[in-house]
Amino acid sequence: MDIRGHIDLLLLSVLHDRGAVHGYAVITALRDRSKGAFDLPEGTIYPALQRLERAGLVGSRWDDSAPRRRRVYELTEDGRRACADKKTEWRGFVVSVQAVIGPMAVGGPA
Amino acid sequence: MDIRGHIDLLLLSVLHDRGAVHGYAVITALRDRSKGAFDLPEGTIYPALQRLERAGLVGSRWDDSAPRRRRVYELTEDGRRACADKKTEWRGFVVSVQAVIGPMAVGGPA
DNA sequence: GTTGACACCTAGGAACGCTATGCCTAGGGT
DNA sequence: ACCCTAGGCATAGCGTTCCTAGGTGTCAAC
Repeated sequence: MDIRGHIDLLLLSVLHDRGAVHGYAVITALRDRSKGAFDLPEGTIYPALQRLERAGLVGSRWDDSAPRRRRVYELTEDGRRACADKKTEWRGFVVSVQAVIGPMAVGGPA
Repeated sequence: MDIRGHIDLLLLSVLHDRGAVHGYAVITALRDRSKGAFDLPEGTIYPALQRLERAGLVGSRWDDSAPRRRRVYELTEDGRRACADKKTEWRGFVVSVQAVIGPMAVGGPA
């Protein structure tokens, strides 16, 4: 499935709910929550997390308590705000698309 | 607003409902239906329509009845099928995103 | 001893959306 | 006469984004 432009929303949402998580756990969380629909490759997730970090929406640190060193990410204050904003934006987006393509996507065609 | 990856759905939907339309009319239809949310520039619409034509989902011809020559686009049989498919896909996409970000986008937070 | 899950990272390509620009007509304002 | 706005088509080229494809390494199971 095609997630263009909505990765940030998904990532921020996972980090919002899960607190501090490492990249691989984000991948599995996304896969599990979406029932397999969002099975995103590492080459998508890691650069995306780095982008969010550069944007100041998440912070990261190394977690050495695990058997293998892992980098854990966590929302910043800005990130929490951005997460809420993007959810609002998402709702508006859905409403607008619905308005264009017709109402059948809400109640179903039958 | 950000429509990445969903232009095709919007365009096909408009063409599906409107029949034969020219590019500029697609722009205004999109703007009107979405209440201004999707105010897409010509540099987005025309290449997108050409893409759809290359993909065999729409056909085009010149309409010389208007004071100024206009190119009108219309769904092909494949296009009609693709439109239905993309609507189904869209519904699944919304469900999946909702599953990841939480249910608050349906009933509202309050 | 090799397979598979866990875990991180990057280079590079392809596609996409948009900005900017060009060209043209018609009508209204000044 | 002049300009502006709305209508109408089209392309070049940029920046971003996502993903493919590779590389590194641990650990447990078979």
